[in-house]
Amino acid sequence: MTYKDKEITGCNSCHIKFFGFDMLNEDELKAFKHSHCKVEYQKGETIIKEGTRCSNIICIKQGYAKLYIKGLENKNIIIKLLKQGDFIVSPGLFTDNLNHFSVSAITQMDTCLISIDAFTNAYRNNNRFAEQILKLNHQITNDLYSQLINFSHKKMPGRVANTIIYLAENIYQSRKFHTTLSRQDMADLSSVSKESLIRVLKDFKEDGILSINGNQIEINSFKTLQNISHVG
Amino acid sequence: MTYKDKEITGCNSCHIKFFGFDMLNEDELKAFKHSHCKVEYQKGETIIKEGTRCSNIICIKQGYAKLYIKGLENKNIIIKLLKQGDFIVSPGLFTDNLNHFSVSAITQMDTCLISIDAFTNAYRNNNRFAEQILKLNHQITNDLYSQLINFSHKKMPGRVANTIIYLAENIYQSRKFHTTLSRQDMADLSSVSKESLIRVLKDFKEDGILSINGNQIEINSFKTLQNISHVG
DNA sequence: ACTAATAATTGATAAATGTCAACACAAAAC
DNA sequence: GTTTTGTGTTGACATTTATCAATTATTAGT
Repeated sequence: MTYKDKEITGCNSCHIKFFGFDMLNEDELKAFKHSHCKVEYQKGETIIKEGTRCSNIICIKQGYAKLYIKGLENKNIIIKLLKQGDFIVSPGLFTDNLNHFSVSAITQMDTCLISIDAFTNAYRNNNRFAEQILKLNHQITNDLYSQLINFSHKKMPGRVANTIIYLAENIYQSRKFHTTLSRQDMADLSSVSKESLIRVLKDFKEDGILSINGNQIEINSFKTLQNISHVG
Repeated sequence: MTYKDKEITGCNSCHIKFFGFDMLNEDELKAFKHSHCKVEYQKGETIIKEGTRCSNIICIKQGYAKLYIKGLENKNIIIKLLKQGDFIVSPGLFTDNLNHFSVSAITQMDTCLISIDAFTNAYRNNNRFAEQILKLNHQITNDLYSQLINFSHKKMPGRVANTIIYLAENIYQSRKFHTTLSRQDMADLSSVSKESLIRVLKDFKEDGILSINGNQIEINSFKTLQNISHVG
């Protein structure tokens, strides 16, 4: 094994770290590499469509995507955003083999698709890898619990504050960021109507908590925002 | 191995089937049996308390429990009910080792507690078992997605209809059932206030969709209920 | 059986939030 | 450069829903 090979953590010699992939052995990595497809997506393109058969694990090398489910009356709920280093295992795996959510690009994206078979084999034969995957799943479950609390107990300002904090802390990793999300997207992330989202954002701006200029957002008072989010 | 041993699927010679436990080999079953504690709970008792360390897998041999998370302002969200044959793996496993939800008995219960260590070992060494556990986790994730749609897009009648259908189909397995859930519990399951739940139930009763007598509920028009649930 | 405590119910009210319509603005197409 | 199309914004309004207070059942304790 050359030094270069050691740095590979899954797909096509890219040097992005994917959680748990460091547990894979040489053969498994080879299988991953062998099955992989390098695919580029443009902003707005659908990567996974809810209801289709799931055949790949999607690894994100570059760019941002939204993961969302279809709700009622053509409304969507954005479960989360995905960025470099994230990978998506459809919860259809080992159940009905269908995708239970859609994923679409919100920026230009570089991805690496790994076949479900290679992934399944690694999961079955490598218990340290399997442990990481379960760990990941448990985190997803915990996140969904928080989401349930957000959506059922918090009022609009709390939910929107939550979304802004999520974008700053988890996604853009800066309190000043430019987003490619539309207002509708941010509304779908907060479970409010587009109009309500805009109004809450306006309130935050008038209160000096945020500076907003189109899609450029800056958090001026993180503490206040956090407080609004916690109290609901 | 005697014939009797063959029928054991996990805890203390009880003949309850637990999903995935049939994948366990003799040694693993022995380890499960060795670590197990047979515990009886009374209605109202707390089995798992959110925030505590998770040290057991809880297998339900008899009775019903509610699994819930603490939300804001002392309000709870009941994620689901548990019954005979269900077992609970805390999503703290492999992450922070803490319980992220509480579980309490809503009837007298017989349970069997298996140590996390025995479970973890089986998960690590038995890939067929691990596969079933991931499968279970994926189902949990999918259920939470549905829950999110229920809570964010459906209005009260839709959410309550959903709860009644859930109780009839998944829990009591009959369109006529007696529940030990309080009105507050049913409200927490539907993400509405107790008063609102009562009003919606009253409407359903007046419309002839349900017959209600205290905690005795009968679904008269399943189709209507289903329709209310789907439309939201 | 009587009292206390808890749970269920009802009505009135206020708060939260979605919907609709109109309009502004920006990007894309011609 | 003008039209078209999509997105963002605002205001008025109706609906949904929680909250509060009061009342009635029900259950548990003595």
